[in-house]
Amino acid sequence: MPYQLIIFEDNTRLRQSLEILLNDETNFHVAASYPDCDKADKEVEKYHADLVVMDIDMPGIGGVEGVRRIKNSKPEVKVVMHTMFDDDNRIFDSICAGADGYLLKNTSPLQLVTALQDVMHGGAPMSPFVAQKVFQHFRQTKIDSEQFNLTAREKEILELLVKGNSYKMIADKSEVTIDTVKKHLQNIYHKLHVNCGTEAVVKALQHRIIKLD
Amino acid sequence: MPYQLIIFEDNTRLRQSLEILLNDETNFHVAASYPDCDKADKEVEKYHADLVVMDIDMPGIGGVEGVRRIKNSKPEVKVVMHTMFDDDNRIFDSICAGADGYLLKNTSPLQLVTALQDVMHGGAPMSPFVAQKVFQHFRQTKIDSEQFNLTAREKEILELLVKGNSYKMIADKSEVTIDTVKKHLQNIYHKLHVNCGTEAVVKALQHRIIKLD
DNA sequence: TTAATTATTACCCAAATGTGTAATAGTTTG
DNA sequence: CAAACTATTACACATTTGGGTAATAATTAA
Repeated sequence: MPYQLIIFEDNTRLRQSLEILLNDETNFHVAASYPDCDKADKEVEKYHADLVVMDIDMPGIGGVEGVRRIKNSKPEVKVVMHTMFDDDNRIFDSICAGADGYLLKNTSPLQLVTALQDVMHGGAPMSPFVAQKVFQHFRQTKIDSEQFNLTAREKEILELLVKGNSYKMIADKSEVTIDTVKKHLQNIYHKLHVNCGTEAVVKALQHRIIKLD
Repeated sequence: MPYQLIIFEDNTRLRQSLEILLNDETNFHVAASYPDCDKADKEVEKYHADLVVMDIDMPGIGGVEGVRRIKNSKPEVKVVMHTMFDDDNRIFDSICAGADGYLLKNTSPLQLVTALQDVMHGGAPMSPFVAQKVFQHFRQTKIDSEQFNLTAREKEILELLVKGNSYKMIADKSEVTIDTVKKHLQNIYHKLHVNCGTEAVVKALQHRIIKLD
C-alpha cells in the first residue's frame, strides 16, 4: 500500500507539479494538497497521512508552526520541509519543531523522490547546503573545548562531579583526601571561570569537556 | 583530472576493497592508503590529496584525532568518516574535529561513491542513522520533560539554578525569600530523584527540562 | 639541570546548601 | 463544597561547599 502523502504549498503551479510528480510514484499517493497549513494537524488526521511535504513561506501560520502542530498531535507522521529558504534560523527552527528532512527547492525531482523514500526508511534527508549548515553548527560550539587547559586529573575530578558525586564521594573514588578534591575543584573553577559546582557542571556539559553516556 | 584520494583503514581486506572500488571510478584516484593515520597530515600533504576516507578505530591516534590534524594543516581537504561506530560521542566528536561526512560501514558501494562525489560538491553526506542522531540533537524531546511534573514555578527556580545562580540570587530574582527557594528546590530534587543541585542541573539539561541559549 | 607545573595534604573559616517540621493562604480539582 | 495541590514563609540543625594560605613530593618542560 502506498504511503498517504499531503502537500502544503501555496504556489498553485508548484503544488500541482508536485502532485503529478509524486502520484507518478507507485510508492506514494497524494491524498490531498493545500495552499496553507492552518489546519494541517486536522487534515493529517483526516487522511491518515504518513508523510507531509511542507513549504515554509505560506499565508497563515507558516510551515514551521505547521510542522510543530503536526508533530504535536501525530509524532509518527514524517514531515519534510521543501522551501527556498536556506538561512540558519529557518533551518534550525524547522528541525527543532520536528521536521524529519529539509530540502531546498532546487532539489531535482529524482532527488526529491529519493529523499522522501529515505525519510520513510528512517533517514533525515537534507540538501547538501543544509547539511553544511548543520555541521557548522556543531563546530562552533566546540571551538574552545580544549581551551580551558584542564589536566587529566582535573578532568577526572570534574567528571565525577558531573556524575553527581559529592566532594566526599569524589575523594573516595579518586583515592585522595577531601582536601585534595577541594583544591582540585578550586583550580577547575578558576580555569572554567566559574565559582561554584553547578556552573562548572553546566559549562562542562555545554562545551562537551565531559560527555554523558 | 580525478580527485586524489587517501584511505585510512586498518582492516587490510576492507582497505584493498575500497581501493579497488574507488579506483574504478574515473572521478577518483587512490593516491595512497594506510592502516593508521599517525602521520595523516604529512601523507595528505605529500600526495596533494583532495579527499580522505577515514576509519575511526585504528591503532595509534585514531581517526578522530586524525581528521583534526588534517583539518588543522589543510582545512580544504575533505574528510569523510567511514566507520562502524554509531554512538553520539564518536559522531559529534568527528564532526567537531572537522569531518565533512559520516558514513557507516553498512553503506553500499554505490552510496559510498555517491557520497564521496557529494562531498566534493560541497555536501555533507551522512548515513540515515547518523542524520537522525544529528537531528535529534537539535530537537527538544519534551516528551519526558513533562514527566517529572514540575510546576511552572519550580521550572522557573530550576532554570535560575541551571543558569548558575545561588540560592540567594534566585531568591532575589524570583522575589521570594531564600527559605522559599530552599523549599522549592527541595521539592524539585525529590521530583527529579536527586539529592543535590549539581545532579539536578545535569538531569535538567539531559532531559531538556531547561534549555540553554 | 633548573624552573615551572601538577598532585597532594592540611587547616581554618565563612558562606552556601540540604533536611525536617510546621503553618498559612490561594488555587485547582473532583 | 471539600480535598488536594501549590506557593509561600519561618526556624533550627547538620553537612557541604568554596576560599585562602601553606607546604611537600613528583613530574614535566625549557
